[in-house]
Amino acid sequence: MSKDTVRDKIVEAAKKRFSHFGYGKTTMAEIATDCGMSPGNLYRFFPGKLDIAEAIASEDYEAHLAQARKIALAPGKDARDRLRDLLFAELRRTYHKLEKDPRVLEMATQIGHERPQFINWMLANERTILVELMEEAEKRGEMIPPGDKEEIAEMIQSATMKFRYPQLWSKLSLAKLERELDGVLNLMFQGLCPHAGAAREETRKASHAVA
Amino acid sequence: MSKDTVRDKIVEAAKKRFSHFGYGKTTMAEIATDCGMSPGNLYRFFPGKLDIAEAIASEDYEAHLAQARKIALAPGKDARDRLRDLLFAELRRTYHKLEKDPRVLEMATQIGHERPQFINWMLANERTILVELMEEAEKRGEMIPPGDKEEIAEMIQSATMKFRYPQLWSKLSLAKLERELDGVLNLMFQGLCPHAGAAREETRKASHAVA
DNA sequence: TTTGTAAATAATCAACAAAGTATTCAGTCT
DNA sequence: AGACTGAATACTTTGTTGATTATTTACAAA
Repeated sequence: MSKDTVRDKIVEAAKKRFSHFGYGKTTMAEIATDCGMSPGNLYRFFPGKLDIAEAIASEDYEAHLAQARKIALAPGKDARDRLRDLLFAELRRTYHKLEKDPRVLEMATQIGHERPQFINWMLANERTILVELMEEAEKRGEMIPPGDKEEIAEMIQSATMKFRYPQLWSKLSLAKLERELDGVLNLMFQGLCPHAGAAREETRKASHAVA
Repeated sequence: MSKDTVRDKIVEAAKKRFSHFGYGKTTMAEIATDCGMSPGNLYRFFPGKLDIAEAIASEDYEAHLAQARKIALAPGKDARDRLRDLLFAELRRTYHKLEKDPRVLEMATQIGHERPQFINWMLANERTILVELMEEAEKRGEMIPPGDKEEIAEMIQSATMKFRYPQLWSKLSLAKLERELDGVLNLMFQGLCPHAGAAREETRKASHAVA
C-alpha cells in the first residue's frame, strides 16, 4: 500500500501515533523520530501537522468513495434502492467509525473545524456520485426526476445533512438514525406526493431486507 | 404584558440586562438590585440563572408559536403552500433573530448546550403544529400523505434540520438557505416522485430486479 | 407561615507564569 | 544544488492563583 517514499513513511508513522495516542497527544517530534529524522524535515513534506491528519483522512476517504461509487452504480437495483443503499452505507460507516474510538472523532472534529474546505471537498465528491447515480439511471431508462442533476444532488444532501456526521450534533442511537433516514427517504420518494400510493411500501421493505 | 408579580419583575429586569450586556456579563446580584431585592431571593423564584434565560426564551417562543399556528392553518392556501410558508417563516425568524445581535445567539447556544430538553420541547411543539396542519388539510378534503401524522412530522423535521438553527452549524447566507429550503421542499413534494403512472411501472421493474 | 436577607460556600473565570510544541531558519552534510 | 539538522522563535496549552459570581443556608422580619 505505502509507496515507500518519505512522505508515505511520515503518514504511516503518524497514523500509528494518532490512532494510538490521539492527534492532540502526539507531537511532531515524535513522528519525526519514528521516521528517523528531525522535526524540521517534516515540513519539507507537509505544510503542518493538520495536513498530515488530512492526508490520513483523505487516504481513508478515497477507499470509501470507491465503495460508495460501487453501491451507487450497482446492477440489479433501481435508482431508488441504490440511493437508499448509498445513504445507509454512509450513515453506518461514519457512525461506526466515530463510535469505535474517540481518537478518530477527535481528528474529525479538528479537521472539520479548521478545514471547512476539506468537508466541502468530501461533499462535492458525494454529489458527484449522486449525479453519476442519476445519470446511470437515465442510461438504464429508469425514471429520474426532472431538472439539473447537480442541483438535485445538493438538495438530497441538504435533506440528509443530519445523517452525514451523526454524532457531531445529534446524540441519537444508530437504530434511531436509521429509522429517521428511512423515513426521510420515504418522504422524498412518495411521502408528500399522494398519487404514487401505497404500492411502494412493499418493495421498500423488500429492498431494505436485502441491504 | 407583565403580570406584575415578583417573578415577572425578575424576568423583566433580566431581559433588560441580558439584551444590554449579554447573558455572561450580567450577574445575579445585578438582577437582584434592579428588582430591589437580595441575590438569594431570586432563588425562591428560579432554580438558577439559566432558568431565567429559559423563561425569557420561552415567553418569546410562545408568541412565535401562535404566529406559526396561524400560518399553518391559514385559509385560502393548500397544505403545500402552508407548509412552505411555515418553514420559511421559521427559517427567517431564527436567522434574523440570531443575526441581529450576538447576545441572543449567546443565550441560544447556552440554552441549547445545557438544556437539550428545552430544544426538544420546541421541536415537539413544532411537530404538533405540523400535525395540526395535516389534520386541517384532511378536514378540508385536501390530499395528504398516508401514514401516522406524528411520524411524518418527525421526518419533515429531520429533512429540514439544517434550516432550523441556521448559524449554529452552517455559515450560509439567508439567500442560500432559502434557495436550499425551497429545493428540499420541491424534493419532498415532487422531485423524486415522477408521475403516478410512471411510478407504477417503475415499481414493477424494481420488484423484478430484486427477485 | 411567608418573604426576605446576608453571610458562607462552591464553582467558575481571568490573569499570568511556566511548559510544551508547532513551525521556521541559518547552516551542515552529501 | 538538494536533503536534512537542530537550535531559535512564536504560538498554544497547562497550571496556579486570586478574584468573581452562582448558589446555599442559617437566620430575621412581616
